Amino acid sequence: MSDPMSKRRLKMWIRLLGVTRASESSLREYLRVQHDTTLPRFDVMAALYRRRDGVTMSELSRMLLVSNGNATTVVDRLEKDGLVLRRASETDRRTVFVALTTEGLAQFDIYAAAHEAEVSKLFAGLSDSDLDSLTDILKRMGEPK
Amino acid sequence: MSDPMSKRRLKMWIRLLGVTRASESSLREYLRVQHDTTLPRFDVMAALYRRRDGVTMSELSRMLLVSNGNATTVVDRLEKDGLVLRRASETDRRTVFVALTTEGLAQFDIYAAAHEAEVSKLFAGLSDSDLDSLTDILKRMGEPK
DNA sequence: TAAAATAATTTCAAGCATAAAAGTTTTAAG
DNA sequence: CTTAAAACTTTTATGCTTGAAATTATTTTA
Repeated sequence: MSDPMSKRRLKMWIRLLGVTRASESSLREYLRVQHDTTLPRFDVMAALYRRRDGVTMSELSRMLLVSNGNATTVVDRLEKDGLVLRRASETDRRTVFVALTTEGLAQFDIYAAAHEAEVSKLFAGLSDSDLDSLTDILKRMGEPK
Repeated sequence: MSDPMSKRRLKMWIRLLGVTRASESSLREYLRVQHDTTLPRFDVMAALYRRRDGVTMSELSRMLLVSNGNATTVVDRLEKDGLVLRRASETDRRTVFVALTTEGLAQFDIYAAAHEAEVSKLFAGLSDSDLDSLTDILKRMGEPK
């Protein structure tokens, strides 16, 4: 089971994890220092920004690949800060919709532009063809299973 | 600042994050169900496995890209379970070395083989040339800055 | 050498994250 | 109908993670 191929895949995974964690750290620091917010909060707001009319809690946690309980607590805090709003469904009393408030939307407009610029700076070293191959490979890594 | 290139880099980052998180989730679940351990514990043990003679707490947190405080608590728990051992430095009384115990070493031998196989299965879809390009690109992503 | 700056680690408070269990509500089966 | 199963969200218990403050030790410098 420990053929050369398996060793190569392991090395690649370790490298991938290293690059991702370092980039995440850097973005986390940027959001904290420049915008007084956190990555999880940003992620939730980004998801709600893409779906302006709101999503259910379950959809949200599926979109972000986090547990239901986790989504609950992050949304709790954002709600307390007036950035998102919960709204009960009228057809299914189990379901809760979450959406950005006007304030949350305005706030995220700012975050989004800043975040895009920061990411772009972080990966400035990647050429067009790098992005082509990388995207292609990542697509296939996500597909199977 | 929001040229097409910056948008492409952002999309790539989102995809990269998605793939990495999904893979991490899967490995976390595997370690929990099959080996009754966690990814942070595994990461610490892996670092100590590579440096059998021990590392300082600071080195450890730098290797894993986590905060000092975080390293402390994970090592605390591993020490309580008899898998790692702290040892004071004789030349610098501020410094603490950590290393795997005999039991920890034996334990990790098992984890390591299983983990490699699991990672290999997870990325079975990647060809040799995929690994070439990916490694090359990741190397350059890690270099700058 | 005394004071100040630097370094290594731990502690602390707060937030993030998970899995499992509990509480509602809806749907399906008999 | 009635009960069982499934679906949705929150709560709970525990562990992870961070940044900042505190503690102790070493090194620099004045």
